[in-house]
Amino acid sequence: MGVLTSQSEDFPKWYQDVLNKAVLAESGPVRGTMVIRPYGYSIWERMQAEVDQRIKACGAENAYFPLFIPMSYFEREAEHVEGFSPELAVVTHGGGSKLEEPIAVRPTSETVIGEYMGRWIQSYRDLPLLLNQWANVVRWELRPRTFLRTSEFLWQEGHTAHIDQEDARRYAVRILEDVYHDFMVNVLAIPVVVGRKTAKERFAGAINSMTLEGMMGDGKALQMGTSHELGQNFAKVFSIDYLSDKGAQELCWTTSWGVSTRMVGGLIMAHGDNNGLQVPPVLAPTQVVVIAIKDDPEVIETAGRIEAELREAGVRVRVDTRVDTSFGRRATDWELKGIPLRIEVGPRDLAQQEVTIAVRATGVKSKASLSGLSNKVSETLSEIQSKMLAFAIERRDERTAECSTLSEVVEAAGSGFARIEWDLVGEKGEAELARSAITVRCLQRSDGSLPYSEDEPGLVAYCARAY
RNA sequence: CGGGGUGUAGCGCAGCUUGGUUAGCGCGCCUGCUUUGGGAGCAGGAGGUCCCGGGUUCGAAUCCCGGCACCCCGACCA
Repeated sequence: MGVLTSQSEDFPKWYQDVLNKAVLAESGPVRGTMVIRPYGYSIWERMQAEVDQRIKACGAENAYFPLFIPMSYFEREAEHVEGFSPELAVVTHGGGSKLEEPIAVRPTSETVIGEYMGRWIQSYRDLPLLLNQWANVVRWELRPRTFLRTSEFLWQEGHTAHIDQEDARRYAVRILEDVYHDFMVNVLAIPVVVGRKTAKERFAGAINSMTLEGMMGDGKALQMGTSHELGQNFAKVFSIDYLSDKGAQELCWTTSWGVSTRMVGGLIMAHGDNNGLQVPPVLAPTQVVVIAIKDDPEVIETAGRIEAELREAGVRVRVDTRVDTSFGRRATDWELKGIPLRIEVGPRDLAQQEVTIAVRATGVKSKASLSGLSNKVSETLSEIQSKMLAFAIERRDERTAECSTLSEVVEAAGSGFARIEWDLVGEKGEAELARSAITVRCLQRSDGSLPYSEDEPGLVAYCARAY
């Protein structure tokens, strides 16, 4: 009997078990909300730090806009309001009386940020305007699932305004590639499929939505991030315009892009196994845990010394000296939490001037000499990172089928992704696949690059069941 | 919103059909002792508006009426 429900028995139940046993999060008191517990939040904080750093490297600056948005803002952009009004939370009362105009709790901030961009941009010299905010948003989801689809979630949303379509497009792609794709592959070790959304799947109010799709342990897809070209749709209704160097009044071209706490759910489902979560070393809030096996002064003292030495070497490490708890319990707990590397220190090890090293990803234990331990640890951590990515790539490729008919797609989507020529699907095929709960996750050119339009000939559609 | 289900200790559940002493069980929690190299054992202990409101009855977790909440399956979504 395992600690968790096994993945093959019931994947959703396994996911719930991991959330509980690894002490990541639980449901909040209001339907669809979640409480993120300290360990879960520390993983999110690491994601934030890595993403934030990349966003800043692309030149965007952080700012903060209000949670409350006048309802009237939403009504300005027809497609946007149509897309979002069903899931808006609306405040009708404040300070004990009914409000003149209802206030929406932001589901996303294109409107309010558009309003202020319009005020701030006057000249072509003010462009591009590159903003980002870290915030919570609320969407009244009909079927919530912890981290994957919650009524309130945390995210970053970038909003930019550009001088022309080309500059806007280039920036939206740059965020997609240099921030999201780089982060997901090199930090999360999740080999996402990057492509363009079909018209049906496009963000409400965008002219182009691009996406990064991760494959989960059960072969289903998870949209892990998006970057949108908004064209001039929001510029028109929020008067985001500027005076060009030729003295003409011109409309800006805007973009928006985001990743959310959903990535925590993606991390769990992409790397987790029947022993629990697995956090890639580059991301892990705790990369190494040093377990003092026995209540012995020399053991405790050595564990502390190893901790200090590793911390000095830049390793995120913590020591476990809870010697009144059995070893098995502690080992299992750290495995559930997915700590990549465990160092066990006991009297038997010390007699040999060595320690035991256990790798979470493989379950393999080996001995390592006390001297030169920090080098050994750093090397092992980077090996684990590579192995996790290699394993995820292998699974993605194994479970991606080349198809030439819709019925083959339906078959293949039962266990993974299906690739098929987009010309063989089209809007009609997309609707037909939807009846089998399969969606076109994204479109790519045959060489894997991003299409300018879904009408380009020779595109490949990635189809899958999705969360 | 349509269909199904569940509300009893922190969590998971039994008890309800056929009303009746002090409402049980497992896990977790607390104390003590023995343990500790893969979820320890024994002993003792704490913890309950039985979802809410009304009704029937000498007596309701249990029967009746009304309400609420949550979960699962579909349409929506980062």
